[in-house]
Amino acid sequence: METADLKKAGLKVTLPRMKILELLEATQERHQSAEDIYKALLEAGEEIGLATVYRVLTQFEGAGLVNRHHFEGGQAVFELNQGGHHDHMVCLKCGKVTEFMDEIIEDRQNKIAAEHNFVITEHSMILYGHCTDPECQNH
Amino acid sequence: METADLKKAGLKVTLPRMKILELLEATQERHQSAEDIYKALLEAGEEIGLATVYRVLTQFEGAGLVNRHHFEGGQAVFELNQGGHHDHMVCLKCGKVTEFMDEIIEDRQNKIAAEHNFVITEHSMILYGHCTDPECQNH
DNA sequence: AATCTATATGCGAAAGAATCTCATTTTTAT
DNA sequence: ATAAAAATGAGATTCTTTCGCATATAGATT
Repeated sequence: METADLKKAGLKVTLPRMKILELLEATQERHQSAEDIYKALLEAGEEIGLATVYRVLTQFEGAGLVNRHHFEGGQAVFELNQGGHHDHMVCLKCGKVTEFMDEIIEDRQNKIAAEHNFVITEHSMILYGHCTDPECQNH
Repeated sequence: METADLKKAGLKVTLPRMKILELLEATQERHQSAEDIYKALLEAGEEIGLATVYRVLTQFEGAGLVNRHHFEGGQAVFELNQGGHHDHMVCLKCGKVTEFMDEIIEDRQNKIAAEHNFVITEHSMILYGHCTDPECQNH
């Protein structure tokens, strides 16, 4: 099942690629940095180099299997691409990431771009703040 | 005039700070990286260290004099804060940055945050693509 | 199944952005 | 004019990501 995804993407089926894809599918942390993934694999006994993790994730991104986001705070995070586009809300306290999608906003974005004769290839919209957790609310 | 801004912000009036503020006010490139600013000052004969440029910009950001944005591609860019909030459209070809602001989007953002009991402290919305310039349009 | 070629991997080195350290200089208050 | 506090410059340092190259592996070919 995974191996089919890789072949479809024109990527050789290698151990590192399979392990990384499996991890992304299995984990409940949808948004992980390359280093998170590297460490998780290490703990699982898979000795895959950090450079390989970066390379594979970049290839996956190119193949449309994952999306990369640059939230505040250094590392980029990666998430499995499971179809629908969405935007993000990031809690600056606990780091929790919530996904959402709003047709009205998407429409307006396209309208605004059109008004400026601008062709959108991608967009990034991130709301930063404090999430619903009590610990995070009292500023 | 500038020195007043600095004092108001609780910052000592120093040569580097004045020169950087002047540059930000004078330039037509509203969005510049720390290094851009450093080089522009060098060319103008001002020998201000890169570390100082970073430090000053960070202080200006804290004082609300400038805003920092992380567009794609490495360096953060800084722009003079002249009041109104706005979002950005970035041409991936020529680098041109267009500012815009849409009440409907802002409203929806607040509504969505409220629905999730999320308190927004800031947000970043960037549209990437190709601008109106002919050279940039034929992808 | 054995072999071959292209591609992928791992490791350390390197690059790029931003911050830190610390000795020296400059501001501002006195 | 002087002293105390804060800012600067230069280089070292950190952190994330990429690169280079020798070795290993996948998938095609026999």
